[in-house]
Amino acid sequence: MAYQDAITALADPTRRVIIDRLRAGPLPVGAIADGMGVSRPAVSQHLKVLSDAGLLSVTPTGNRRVYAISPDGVDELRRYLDTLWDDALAAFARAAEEKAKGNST
Amino acid sequence: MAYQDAITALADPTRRVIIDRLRAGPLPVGAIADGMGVSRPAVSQHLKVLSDAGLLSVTPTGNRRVYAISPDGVDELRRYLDTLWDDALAAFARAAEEKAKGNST
DNA sequence: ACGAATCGTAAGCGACGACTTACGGTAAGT
DNA sequence: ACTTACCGTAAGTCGTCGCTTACGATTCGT
Repeated sequence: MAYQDAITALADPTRRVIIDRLRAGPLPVGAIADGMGVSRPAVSQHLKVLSDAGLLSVTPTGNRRVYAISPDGVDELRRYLDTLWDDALAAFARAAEEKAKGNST
Repeated sequence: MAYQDAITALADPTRRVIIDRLRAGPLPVGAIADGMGVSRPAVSQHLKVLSDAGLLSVTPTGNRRVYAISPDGVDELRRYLDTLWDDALAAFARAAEEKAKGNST
């Protein structure tokens, strides 16, 4: 649910492939698993992890379950990195300034 | 080096703690490891992973090695998430429009 | 020059996670 | 009603990763 789970979910290469396949639009499980190196149950497990992390949304339609990328989950992770980037830049500038001020003594 | 390594590096909770400690500014290994739940060698190993991922920079000064967050590495990961977010939004809008257009037939 | 401090690396161990096969459950087709 | 298709879950195996202890290398202090 939090950004930690999103990072953990995206850490796995197979799950990143799944995300890439969903970039163009929503897909059912079979279509996602088709042509991928792993079995369909494995894909199902990955989809569960991604869903629990808030990165995917599910829409059961008749026989199949259609998965889609959830912009909210991605945005949450995006905001975390934004604050990290801000802090990193600020610390970087501060360190540079400190060095320029002459920290010799 | 690539954004994949950055994600993998940030997936570990201990490494995220290290990153948080470096948000305020650069620190030597001892200061980072101090008060953390794990041993100093463990921290060293994590620092290596983070450095290899391009998230940290090292500056050996005399006796110690000072680590700092590298804005470039964070930015690389940030860009990846930005494109993912754009695609997710576009796919989301397209799916909504398709549903509004009446996909009955 | 000698002792202390700071840090990286090697080896070994335990735990978590990704994958497979097997199974059950629900919806669509005839 | 029966068969087929689609999908999630359970159990088990195997590799990988994070941690610890032990050690070696480099630098500072006196």
